[in-house]
Amino acid sequence: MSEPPLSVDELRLWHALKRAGEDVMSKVELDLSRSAGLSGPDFGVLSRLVDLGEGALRQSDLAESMRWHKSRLSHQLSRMARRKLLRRVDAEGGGVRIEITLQGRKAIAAARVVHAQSVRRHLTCRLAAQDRRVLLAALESLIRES
Amino acid sequence: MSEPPLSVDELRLWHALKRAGEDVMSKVELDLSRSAGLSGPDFGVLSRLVDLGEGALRQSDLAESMRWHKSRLSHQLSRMARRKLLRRVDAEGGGVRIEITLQGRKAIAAARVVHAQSVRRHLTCRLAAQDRRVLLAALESLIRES
DNA sequence: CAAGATTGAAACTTCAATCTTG
DNA sequence: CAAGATTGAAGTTTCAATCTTG
Repeated sequence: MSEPPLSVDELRLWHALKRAGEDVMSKVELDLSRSAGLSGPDFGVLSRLVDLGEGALRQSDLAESMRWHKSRLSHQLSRMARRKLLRRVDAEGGGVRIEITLQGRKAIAAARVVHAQSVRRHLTCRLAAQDRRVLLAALESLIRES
Repeated sequence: MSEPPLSVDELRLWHALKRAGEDVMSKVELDLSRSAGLSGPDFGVLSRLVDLGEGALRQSDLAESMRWHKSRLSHQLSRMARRKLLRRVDAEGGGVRIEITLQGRKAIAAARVVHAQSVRRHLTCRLAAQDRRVLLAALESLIRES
């Protein structure tokens, strides 16, 4: 039951995925934070409220779509509610409904412009069209087996 | 100077990179933490001490190889020193030299076995040989332009 | 002064324990 | 009881300010 060490190519793939993911994400999050005042998690929460729920979602549905543990989401929502980006309301049938505020709508609208610029600059524009296609296919096949 | 929204394929690529990176890294880090008692950052620091410096490196060189801000590294090293995984020593010529301890050597040796198993299970074994090659090439071309 | 390093505060994440209410 | 949610503590990360010393 010996486990051979990783081959050079396995190690390279591991390091490349780790670094490419961290680099691109941290650059985009820095742009979002500097130019729109939203962190990456803030952006993810507000995007889902708008795209999946027209501005409001049950907290449990939001947790599932983020694939976050409930306590993580709860802490994040507390910070965002304190900043008036959203509010918590009792949901019909029990549980909690999360509603975006007007201020939250303004923030996510502005952040989306920054996000589009930033993703182009740090990701899509750095890849040839062919590389974009194969990268997407390979990453999606990796995700599919999660 | 208008910025068009991201296309469907640009968004898919963004989400796929974000999620694949997060999924694989979090699974491997969970395995490391459960089976070897090291976090991902612990593993990265100890690996570099062993591979790049035979067990010791200047803190400034370590910071550069990790591509971390110095304060992040300083906090991390404080926690690791508290756990006796490494120690700080004055370096000749100024600055600080970081030395792995015996306990740190044992921890990284055990962790590498776990890491190899985990990377295979969560990354390499999930990809066809062809996908592994194209994924590596695309990720490295992304990194090259950092 | 300037590079190398530390510190403290605030934000973020995880875990386990607890609370609330159908 | 059981699903949905909160809380508190400890670890992690970032930022800005500060300290130290050639």
